Amino acid sequence: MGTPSIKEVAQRAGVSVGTVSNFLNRPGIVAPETRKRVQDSIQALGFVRNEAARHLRAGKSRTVGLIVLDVTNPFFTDLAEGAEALAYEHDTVVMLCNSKTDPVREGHHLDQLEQQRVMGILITPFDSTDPRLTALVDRGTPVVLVDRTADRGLCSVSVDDQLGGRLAGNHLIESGHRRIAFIGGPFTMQQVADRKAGITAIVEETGDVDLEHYEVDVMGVVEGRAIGEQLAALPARSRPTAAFLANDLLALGFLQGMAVAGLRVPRDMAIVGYDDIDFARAAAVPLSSVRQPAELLGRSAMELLQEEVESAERHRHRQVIFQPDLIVRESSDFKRRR
Amino acid sequence: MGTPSIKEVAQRAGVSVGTVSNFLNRPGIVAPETRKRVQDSIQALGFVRNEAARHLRAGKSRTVGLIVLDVTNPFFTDLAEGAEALAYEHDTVVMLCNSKTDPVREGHHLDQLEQQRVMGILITPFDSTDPRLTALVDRGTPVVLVDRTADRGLCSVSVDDQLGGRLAGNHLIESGHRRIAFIGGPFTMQQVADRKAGITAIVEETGDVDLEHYEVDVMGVVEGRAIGEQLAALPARSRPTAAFLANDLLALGFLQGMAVAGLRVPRDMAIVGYDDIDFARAAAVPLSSVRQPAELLGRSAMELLQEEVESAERHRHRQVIFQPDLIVRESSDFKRRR
DNA sequence: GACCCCAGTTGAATCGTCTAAATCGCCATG
DNA sequence: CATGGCGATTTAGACGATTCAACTGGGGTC
Repeated sequence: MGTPSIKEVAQRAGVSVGTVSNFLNRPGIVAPETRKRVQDSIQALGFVRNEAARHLRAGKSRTVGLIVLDVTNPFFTDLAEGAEALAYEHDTVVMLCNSKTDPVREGHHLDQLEQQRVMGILITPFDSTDPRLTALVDRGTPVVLVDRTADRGLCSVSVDDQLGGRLAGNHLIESGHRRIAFIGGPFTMQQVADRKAGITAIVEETGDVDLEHYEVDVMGVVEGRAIGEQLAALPARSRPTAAFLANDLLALGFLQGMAVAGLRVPRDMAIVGYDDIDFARAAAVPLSSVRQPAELLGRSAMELLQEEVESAERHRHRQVIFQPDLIVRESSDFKRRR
Repeated sequence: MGTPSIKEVAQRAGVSVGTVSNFLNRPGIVAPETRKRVQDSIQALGFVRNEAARHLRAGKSRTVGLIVLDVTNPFFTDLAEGAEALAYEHDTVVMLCNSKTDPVREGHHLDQLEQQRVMGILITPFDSTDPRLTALVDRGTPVVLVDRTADRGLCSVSVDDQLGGRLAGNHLIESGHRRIAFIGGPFTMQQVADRKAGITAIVEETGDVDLEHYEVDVMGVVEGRAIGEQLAALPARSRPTAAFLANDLLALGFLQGMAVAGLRVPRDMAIVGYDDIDFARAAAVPLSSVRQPAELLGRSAMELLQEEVESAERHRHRQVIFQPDLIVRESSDFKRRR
């Protein structure tokens, strides 16, 4: 009936189960002629290995969980791509989970993954100080934080968000802007706070520049557009001439808000986003953006995890930090005379 | 060392493993006092059920694979949402896999899922006639096609794409348009062909309406923008006054192309897209679009799967087809005088 | 007092695969 | 001919949870 097991394969081939197992795992030690018989038997029966049994026996799984905040955000899928690529080389499987920035969903996924005894978990957590995470590690499931910097207790890979904010700010200031809006949120999210800190720092170093903050609950297109319309409604005199937005979805919405209000980008309003998603390049006015090495991030996270799994006991947690790049496109490419 | 097993829980609680198992699966038959002892033991040891062992013993898994063509497309994540919601109610887990429209990746995922002996697979296949799919079913893994109509051999849930094309066409014709462009591609994809057939049918029924076809290789923002600029460059006299695009990404790009060329939407060009993704509503000019009940689609697919798993032998494959809705927004909301 | 009933509990068998140790032939060597 | 060695194969447990038949002990019934 159901899928045949190794036992039935053995029977049909006239060998013992041990030999079939050897064929599967160490084909070298099986005699060529036997090898052929087993191979034929597998073919004929349509045998497929039972991963659950292997896993139970081996005591460790060959799948890795990856929990991201938003699968529809291309940044995260690029990240997943990088993680999967490395996983593929090591013959492991990535299980992609979408927390949708919801701690409850996140918790549910963590539970499921732990029950499955996954090899490890890569996660962009809602709250990187969540005690669940360290508890998980204590019980034996390695965890690597992605796009978040951990303190000593965990491994992490992240991008220097302060530097990102600084790059964006520096570019806008050098282009002559003296009144700049920072838009993002919630400010409690580490990423957002860091980007804000970065631009704030360079603004203060420069002096003679105004920085205004606008906070949103969710960083989506809709919210960006709303803020855009709000700013566009101000008299030109009291309106920022440039905006730095904490992600590209927000920036795209903001750009649309400008278009609706009839403001020209970049002449009336320069815009810089964050993440450099594909949409950014294809926007009505191609969007300047701070690029994060998403794929590399995913790949590195997987590397750290594998390292942790292999070295087990004498593993030292590491925090890897990458540098972002500023990609200048039309949306901010306009020199303003002072 | 590792995670404690049911055995250690039993030992600490001074009961047998059978009792612990009963506690976990049929708490009702365990004496209240014993129940408490077991509960405490589980707490103290941080016991977590081993899904692999359960699975092996039970002979069937509690996870379902969902393979989609593109996780970054909100249509598919909405679909996944629907599937997950129902799965959650039945205490099963959805494993999301991204084939990225690549048959090789798709095959790899199918292999992995079969090895894991998943309860079943929901898939938007690259090619719905792929013999792998029926082979999978023959070997005992139920498969339900999503967003594709299967022939008798499989269950499927899909949306009536011809009707979708018809709705869009009808709306544009009723608004007074007599020269309409259909844009999409490749025309060999079943979905695209059906949408085209739908609008073609109503155009022919009406008479006195011109329908032009433009084929693209990939339905992305960039391609839409290119076609938009191409059409905008035509003299007004010989230019369609309305465009129906086979997906929203294409439509968004097309809209940008209009904006760049200085054409007004909907006055100079009415636009209707397909899928009604969130972006559509938030676009510079909110986009009319044919909405597919993505979440319902996912939910129904999961329902069919569960039905198939439960009724096993005497299961009859079913093909469920939903109706799309036309959502009219500003991009096509303009009555043209004849 | 013999009997049965019942709630609660136990212990062994089982799922499919892997591995370490044991066994089997067979050949070469002395 | 006995011994040893070697390659190929088999055997016999695990791994952790579940299930089910068997058991226990206390109470009620006749």
